[in-house]
Amino acid sequence: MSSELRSNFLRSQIQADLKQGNVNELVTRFPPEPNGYLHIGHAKSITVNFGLAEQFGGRCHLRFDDTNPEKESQEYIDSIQEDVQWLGFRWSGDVRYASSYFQQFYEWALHLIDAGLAYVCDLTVEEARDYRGSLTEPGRNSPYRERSPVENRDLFEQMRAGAFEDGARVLRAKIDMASPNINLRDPILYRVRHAHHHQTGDAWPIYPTYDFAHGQEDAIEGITHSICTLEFEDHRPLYEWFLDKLPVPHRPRQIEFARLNTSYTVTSKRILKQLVDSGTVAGWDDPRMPTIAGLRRRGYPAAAIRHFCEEVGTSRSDSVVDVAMLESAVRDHLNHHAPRAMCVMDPLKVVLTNVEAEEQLTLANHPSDASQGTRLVPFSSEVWIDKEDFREEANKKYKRLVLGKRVRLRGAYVIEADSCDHNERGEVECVYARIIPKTLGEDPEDGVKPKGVIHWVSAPAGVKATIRHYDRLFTVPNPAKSDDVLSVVNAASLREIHSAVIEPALVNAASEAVFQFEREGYFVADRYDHSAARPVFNLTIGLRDVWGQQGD
RNA sequence: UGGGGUGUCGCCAAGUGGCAAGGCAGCGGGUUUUGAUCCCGCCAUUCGCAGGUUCGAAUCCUGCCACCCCAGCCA
Repeated sequence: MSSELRSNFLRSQIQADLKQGNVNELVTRFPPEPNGYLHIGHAKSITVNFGLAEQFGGRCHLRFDDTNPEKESQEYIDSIQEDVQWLGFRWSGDVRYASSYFQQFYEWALHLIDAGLAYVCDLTVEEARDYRGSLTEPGRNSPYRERSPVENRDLFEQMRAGAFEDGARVLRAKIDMASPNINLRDPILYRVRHAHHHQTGDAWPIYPTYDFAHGQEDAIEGITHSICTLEFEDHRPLYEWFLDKLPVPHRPRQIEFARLNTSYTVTSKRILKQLVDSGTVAGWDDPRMPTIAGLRRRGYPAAAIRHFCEEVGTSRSDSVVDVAMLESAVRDHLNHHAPRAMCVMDPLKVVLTNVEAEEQLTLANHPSDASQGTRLVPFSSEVWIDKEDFREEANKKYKRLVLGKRVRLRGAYVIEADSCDHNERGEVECVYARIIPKTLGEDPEDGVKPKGVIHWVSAPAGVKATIRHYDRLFTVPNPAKSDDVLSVVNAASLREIHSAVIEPALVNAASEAVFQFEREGYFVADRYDHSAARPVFNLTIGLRDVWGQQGD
């Protein structure tokens, strides 16, 4: 394990287990149920499980916990595998399925029955709820609790054979209806469900519950540390009860950690679905969505997401991480890796009255990383600059182009504005300026330095592009707490402009390539919509902007 | 108020009896052909509260308080 990694209770525990010889090799697993798309919270779990295995030279399995077929589908299985791989992790061996172990689970259920530790119960859902008691009152024994092992075996075999209707009977563990831990009040092991399963087809009319499956899955796979979230803590005694009572080949151990919560973000499947169904967002991979697919389409690099998950740490205390921390990780990564380019969002023409021939300038792709190379940027007598970068007059704090003043065109010449035209509404329509000779890579010879630097694009060579500006999806830090989530959706979370102009080299941007548009932010060539014929870039994240916060 | 957890800076989070790491955010200043980056500095005499043990306590003990999870044939 590299020493720069922050210590946490998981690493300490694993280190101790390895040192004391409790385990020889760390084996973890990421066990999603394929019933939806993965989101940022899953990214944390993935980073924890795969990351730990990597750091300790162990292995991590990808296992689909597919014990409830009605909610699951192949579509989700595919997307989950794609997301895990995109995040940069590789699972050990083949993808695993809980459903591969159904026969073993069935035999183990018979084992419990024969040992008098499980029984078939005919109580209805409502009756069972009543018999379960409450948080403060003990439950009562089911009238079917004392059926003989022989009768239970017969009934359970009939359940398996498909003799009963959905919900007619269940198999329950015989533990303790008075346990203060409700999970131990004769939990259900199997339910009758005549449902088609995406992996096992129609082979099974009964399906095991999470509790009866998970620990045994871990045991079969030789998982040493079964890491899950805090809400399963109360299930641990049950997890261990099964391992105690069954002839399992291995003894895994469950350890819980606090799930990741991020401010201004919602990860509830119900709400995410609501956003999609209401048309609030364009789909599960809308760049505003906290899904892995959404973050990806937004241009958030996998490495930045992983780094963020590592940075926030892993503990057992409930917390809400400021989403600014995720954004910071994204900016940090992109600052180092994204090539620079220029894009004018709101074009204003500048005529350079003393420029005649067009020339090709060679600009560095990155200000401090020469290995990223250079590119050709055409410079002409007419260039576009952003409307925000010109004022007829301004105070000293304004570091852009002003009539009678100078500014540097990024990577090109210093220019001085002489005059401008207005349209019928009085708006500036065109600026006339001159380049100061010999200022390519040099300060003006007369010693009058420009106030600032602005980005630009050659008017004849620039290409129109669609730019999608994204902002936070919600206006409040904890949207899930709102009665009506849709009412706290940020109406301005997407602003699409079609009149932006990009430098020509950008037309050939590869799908999903992220650039820093200088002085604007990081933008990604849309995974699906971008093409040379119709360039489309999504705002990944803006640059930090002290000026923008202060105003002028 | 049954059981299980958690409380260290605005937000995360190390720390496991010997002078309270780090990151994010924020605030100053410097560099800069991105108002970015980068660099420098500031930012918890105090660890939910109250007692106690100890030469010494965020760390040990006792008692409180607050918040989270559990009563699916979901996971």
